Amino acid sequence: MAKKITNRSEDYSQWYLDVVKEAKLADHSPVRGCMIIRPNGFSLWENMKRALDQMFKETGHENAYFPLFIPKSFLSKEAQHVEGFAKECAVVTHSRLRSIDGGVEVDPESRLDEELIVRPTSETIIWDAYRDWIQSYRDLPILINQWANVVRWEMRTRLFLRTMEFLWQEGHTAHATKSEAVEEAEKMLQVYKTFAEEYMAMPVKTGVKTASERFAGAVDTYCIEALMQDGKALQAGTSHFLGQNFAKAFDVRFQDRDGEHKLVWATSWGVSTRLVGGLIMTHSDDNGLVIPPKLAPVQVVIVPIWRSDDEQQEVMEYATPIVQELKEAGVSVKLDDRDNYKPGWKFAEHEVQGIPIRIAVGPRDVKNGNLEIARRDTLEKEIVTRSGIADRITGLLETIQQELFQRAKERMDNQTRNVDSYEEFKKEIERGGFIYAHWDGTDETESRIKEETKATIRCISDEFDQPGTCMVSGKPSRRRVLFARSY
RNA sequence: CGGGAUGUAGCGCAGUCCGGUAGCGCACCACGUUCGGGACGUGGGGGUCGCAGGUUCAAAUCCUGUCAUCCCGACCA
Repeated sequence: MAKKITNRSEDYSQWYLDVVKEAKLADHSPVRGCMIIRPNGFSLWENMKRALDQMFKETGHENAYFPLFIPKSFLSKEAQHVEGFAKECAVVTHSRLRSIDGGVEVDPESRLDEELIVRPTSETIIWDAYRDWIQSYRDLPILINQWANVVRWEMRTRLFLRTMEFLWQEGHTAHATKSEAVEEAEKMLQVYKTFAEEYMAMPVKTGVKTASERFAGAVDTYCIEALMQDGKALQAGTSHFLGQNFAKAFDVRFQDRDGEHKLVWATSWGVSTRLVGGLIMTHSDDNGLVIPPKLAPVQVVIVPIWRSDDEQQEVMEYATPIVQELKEAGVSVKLDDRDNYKPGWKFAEHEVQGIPIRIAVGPRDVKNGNLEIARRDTLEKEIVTRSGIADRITGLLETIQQELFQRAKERMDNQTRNVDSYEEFKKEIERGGFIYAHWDGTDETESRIKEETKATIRCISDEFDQPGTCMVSGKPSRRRVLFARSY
């Protein structure tokens, strides 16, 4: 088989790019830093959306949609928020073009009175609306999610992981009490963790961000952090407790039971197409993409094999009912009956596209009442009997889902360790992975570690609660925190 | 935004140093043989060489600018 994908160990960046390209997930667009999501990539994202959306509905949320454009004045109402996003905004300044010999130019006459910002996130425009929606405690809580695209003018981009425009969901909730808002932020973090682990088969660490890594405008940022195969961490989702910051900035108050007018408490939370990048980097191998069954747009592909027309007819008659049988069992199945490709070519294509299970059916199988089943994750092949195929496949899909998670979990656990001295830390961080170490809680120590080792505190973990001494300053530390180099 | 590399057919590349009117592999089209791990033969179609200037009788090739991509930094809820 012609090798089309770079070895992971040789050049991880190139490997990642090869996997994305060969699986036809996405391409670079003509616009710097943006991407074209191809049907294969988009259906993967749609499956993620569907599962997440269901989970949001089950936790009482509704979908809505707010404008793409945010007036500049809105963005600047919350001081920390605007400071965090000011350096990465796409700004609309004019409304039309005019003809100029053979081409067009921006019409200077059309300059806008107030510039519009293409949303980098929607807190401001949503809280401006919430002001009018909320008067009484009876109007609360508001539990809204929106599926949208946002733009952040990044300096350096990477397909799926960091693009200038990306697709995401952003939840924005409003609550009467602090404890209710905190509970919401924590609840949504758990939703993300469940989704990452049960659907993406991607194990994650959870915790809160340090002040320096916090979302601009948040009081607390909760996050899920995953570990990629090259030992770097990926921030896979965040959930923010926003306190009353946005309520203050947009003057959103409600009259409580006690008659008092009070500021509303807020949360926001989001995951993006970055998750697709995380999924790719968690499971894929040197033969290309590997998709966990629960999210695979096509879970099973059937490849019929024939030589003559007679064989074709015979094989197709044998294979076609299997499609129906699997569909009835709730399996997403495709019969690859294209006659312009040879079986070997199809095998390679399905492999590089990450389809979890392949069933091959040839004259030999028809004669013996068999099927050949091949697993994408392990590349193992097995001859099985035709009867009872639906049960076998549904069972195998479940097994693959579990094993993908187990393997990823073991990998993460093997790359997670405690370190007590800064010398050891410097050495260990070179090997990648997660490191739990003691930190004195100061910005100075945190930024010194970042400068000297390129490692950041991914989160203040809830896995540890034992005090100790900071590995850098020797000052007291309340608990170990999670360090890693990250994307 | 700094350092490095690259940009030539849908994809991957050679040609650039030393200027002379564009080539290879894959893919695509036709026909035939093939078909259980990316088939083969024969014939065929497709490119103003990223873009814009300049030098020259002549530019993919030299010069200037510009745009984009990749890698390393800086930056990054």
